[in-house]
Amino acid sequence: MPADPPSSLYAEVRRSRSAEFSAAPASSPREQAESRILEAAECVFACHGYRGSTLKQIADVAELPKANLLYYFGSKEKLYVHLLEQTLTRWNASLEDISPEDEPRDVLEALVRTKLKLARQAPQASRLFAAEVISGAPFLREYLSGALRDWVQVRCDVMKAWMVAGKLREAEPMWVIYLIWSTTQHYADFAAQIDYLGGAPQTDEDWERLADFVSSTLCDGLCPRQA
Amino acid sequence: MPADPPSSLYAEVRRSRSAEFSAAPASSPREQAESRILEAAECVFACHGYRGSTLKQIADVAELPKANLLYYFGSKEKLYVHLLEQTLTRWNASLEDISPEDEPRDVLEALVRTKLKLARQAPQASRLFAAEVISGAPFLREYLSGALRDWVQVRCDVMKAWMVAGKLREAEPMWVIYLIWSTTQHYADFAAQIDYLGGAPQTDEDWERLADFVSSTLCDGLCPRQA
DNA sequence: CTACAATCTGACCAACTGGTCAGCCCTTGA
DNA sequence: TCAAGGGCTGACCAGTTGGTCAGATTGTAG
Repeated sequence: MPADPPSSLYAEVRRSRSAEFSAAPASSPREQAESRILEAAECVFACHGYRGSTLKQIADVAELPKANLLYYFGSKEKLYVHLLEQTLTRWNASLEDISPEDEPRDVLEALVRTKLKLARQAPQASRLFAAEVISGAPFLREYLSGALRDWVQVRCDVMKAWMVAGKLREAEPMWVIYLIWSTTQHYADFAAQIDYLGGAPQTDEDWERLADFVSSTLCDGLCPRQA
Repeated sequence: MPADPPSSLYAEVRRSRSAEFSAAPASSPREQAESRILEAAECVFACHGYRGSTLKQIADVAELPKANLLYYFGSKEKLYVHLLEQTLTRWNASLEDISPEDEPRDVLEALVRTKLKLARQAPQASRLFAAEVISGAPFLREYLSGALRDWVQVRCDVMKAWMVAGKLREAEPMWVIYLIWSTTQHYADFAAQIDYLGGAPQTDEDWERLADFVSSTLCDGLCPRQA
């Protein structure tokens, strides 16, 4: 009975047009069309996953004929993969380095704030990623067991050093990472639920307070009191 | 290029057949067929969401002709809604009560353990729910803004009392709930990612240690030290 | 203006979608 | 033994799917 998801979800396309990420001037018709298509596709894929999305629907959101998408991207799969790669590239760009000399609290807090900023700025990308993982990550196998695994390994090693030094609660380091990822991504992936239940951060101030809450709660939970 | 998600995902149907939840004797042909269909449908819907799933695929997993599903459930939508309602009913059954007199640490820990048990026993149900929410919760509007909202309100009131009594960190109570939900559901919803990256709990002992870690970390972070 | 390539798209296609239905099975109770 | 009704399904249908393609339109360099 419910029609499509609230069309307001798709409205995010329009809201975000020429905002946030799309800092490119995009002059040539190719660039214009491509970014227009990518925005629409991110919207639809994030909402319905790869298999649940149709080119027709993406075309409608982009306000372009379906054949145009295929002219620029060749196939549904290529469009989807392009979008995934674009997302991973952007995420990578916002990741800080880490070293055993750093203070755990500082690093954890920075990580939480970065992830929350992404959840706010690019919720579609987060949902796209989530939908892909829920469906078994058929297009992300390589990335997950390659680049991301390496990134994670470095963090785990540092965290193990912290644990030895008594600066971090003893535990499987991956679980610490999952604690941070899950608590922050939640605000992008489950935005619909949060909208219905309440507690959705709206203003800059809200997001600031949320970041304070999450980071200090996790830090206090993870870093032994310095008493 | 990647085919369907790892068929091992669908294999969960077989693994879980006559396990966990399906405690029913299920004698009549109707009951047998229905539970068989529901198991297969949960599997497929959890993986691809409502729109990404097809009756043909569900029928194949259930090893029944497609027309049979329609004979028992009438339509794709009715089957999906039936599944959602079944999930919510089961979740409701495992929720404990709460009162301002309880110790926050005990209640939080119990909540974490319950949610983690669900994430382990019924990961498909969790993913089904997650996919539905990601897509904008078109079939869950009523539940989210009705029954679940009430459930949540009660917890929020108790938590506010705890905060006044200095037993719980001052914050938007909803954020506390989201902290618990997100950290626990993560192990069901993002199981594919966890399988590739490592840190997946396997044995009973692993799950016990994970529950200890999550609950004590959150408790230490949320409940002011009693010094 | 011309020529050549890039851009664009309506019309089309085979495969698949959810759903219907006539009619076949098989049990069960009298 | 037999009728009746639930259980079951192959064949079919209209609408949609991702994708192709011939050709129209546009931009642009000479």
